[in-house]
Amino acid sequence: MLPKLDPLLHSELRLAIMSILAGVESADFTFLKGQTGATSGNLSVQIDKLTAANYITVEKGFKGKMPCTTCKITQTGRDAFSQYVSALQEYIQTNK
Amino acid sequence: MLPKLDPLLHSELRLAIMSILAGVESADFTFLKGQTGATSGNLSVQIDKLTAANYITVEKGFKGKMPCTTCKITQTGRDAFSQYVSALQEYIQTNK
DNA sequence: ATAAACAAGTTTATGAAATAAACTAAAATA
DNA sequence: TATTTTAGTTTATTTCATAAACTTGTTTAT
Repeated sequence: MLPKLDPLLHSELRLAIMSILAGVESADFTFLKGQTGATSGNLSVQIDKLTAANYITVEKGFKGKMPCTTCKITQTGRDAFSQYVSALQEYIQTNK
Repeated sequence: MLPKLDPLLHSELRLAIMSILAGVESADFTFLKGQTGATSGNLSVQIDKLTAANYITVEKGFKGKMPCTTCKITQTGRDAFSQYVSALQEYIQTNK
């Protein structure tokens, strides 16, 4: 039977966030917003969910005087992501 | 920027259905139910949506005396599926 | 100095969608 | 012939993604 897909990752925006974070040391809110094209509200909510699951960590600081939220993927997140990718492969590799 | 994912395919059950149908000539309701582990209700609803989008076709007949609903992927569905797979690749191939 | 516009978010509300529960109709079985 | 099972459909519920509205502070223009 086909494997279950991690519902936390099976969301377009959360997957995009994770996909980006998997490839960089860290990324701040504004960068993620630009890359994903998401609205601030949506991005904020999804970052919270990924944080709650410990898939990413968030550090709040300032860049100059402006608030700056920096996100980083965790090992847990990295593992979940790679698991998700493996599971997906089974769906999309159509053995036709 | 990351490509948009076809919302019709970005659903675990619908993706599973399409994944299965992509690999076989046709499959009936019961078979799909067994393979996916979905409830009848959920399966029925998702089949309707894929049918409405012309991603699959449904033929209702009988196997012996029992009703039998047979599903088959369409060319449109095949194209959408392969597009979706390509889009996904961009998300999951972490260029780290 | 103050008002207006902008930046970086958060919180709350809304609409859509996935899932579950309840139901139907017919067939098989006890 | 009554009960259970099969093969679904329809309706209801809950969850979730997204959008809209709001907050806090900063820069810019007057």
